Amino acid sequence: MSRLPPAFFEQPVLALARALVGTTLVHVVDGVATGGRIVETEAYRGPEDLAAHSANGRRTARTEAMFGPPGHAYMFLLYGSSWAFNIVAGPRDAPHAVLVRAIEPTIGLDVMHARRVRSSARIAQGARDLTNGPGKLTMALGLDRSAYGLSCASDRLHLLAKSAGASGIAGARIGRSPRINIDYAGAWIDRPWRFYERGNPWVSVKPRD
DNA sequence: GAATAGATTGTCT
DNA sequence: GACAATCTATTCT
Repeated sequence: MSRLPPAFFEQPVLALARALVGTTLVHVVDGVATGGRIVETEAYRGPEDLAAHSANGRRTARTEAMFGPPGHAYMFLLYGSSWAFNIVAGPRDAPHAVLVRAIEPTIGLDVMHARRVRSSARIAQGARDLTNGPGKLTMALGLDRSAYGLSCASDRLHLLAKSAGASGIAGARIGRSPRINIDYAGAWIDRPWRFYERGNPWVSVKPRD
């Protein structure tokens, strides 16, 4: 499988969010790789998008990565205990990013399961809730604050070209829906900026197909 | 399967 | 001091 080059991430945020569905995210820790196919993403397009952390051009130490070059990781902490992983999109200098909400685990299943159990969840081997949520997949992959600003085209963190789902859903279509849990975003709540693989069991919140 | 409540901490006002 | 792009366990149908 081929690695996606840095130029891949220079596309507009909505196009990138859609293009990422079906690619494989890989994170290497101490020489051990874990990863999975991305099956659900959301686009955040500041400064006008009120759901984005960069809304109204808010630029702080926390959001700095969103203003940085495309293809780098923007990590943030949610509700005190969950990290979320985002990839900064183009164009350069625009504070746009794609949140990865769910993956279908394919690489290093044992390691991912061990990480999830260690952080208190009790889940069965092969259960859907291993990586079907933004905080869950970062726990499983070992992603946290230390990945902030990292390039997504590096040895430690990279993406592999689109592939068919291991769960046997051939030629799956990509669906769209409004984003999840952004009740504060006013008129932007209903924008269909969430992309997911139809019928894939690892998608986090059940969409209205 | 769906709805609900409690946990928990860096960041910003 | 309040909040947040969530997770987990519990309590129901």
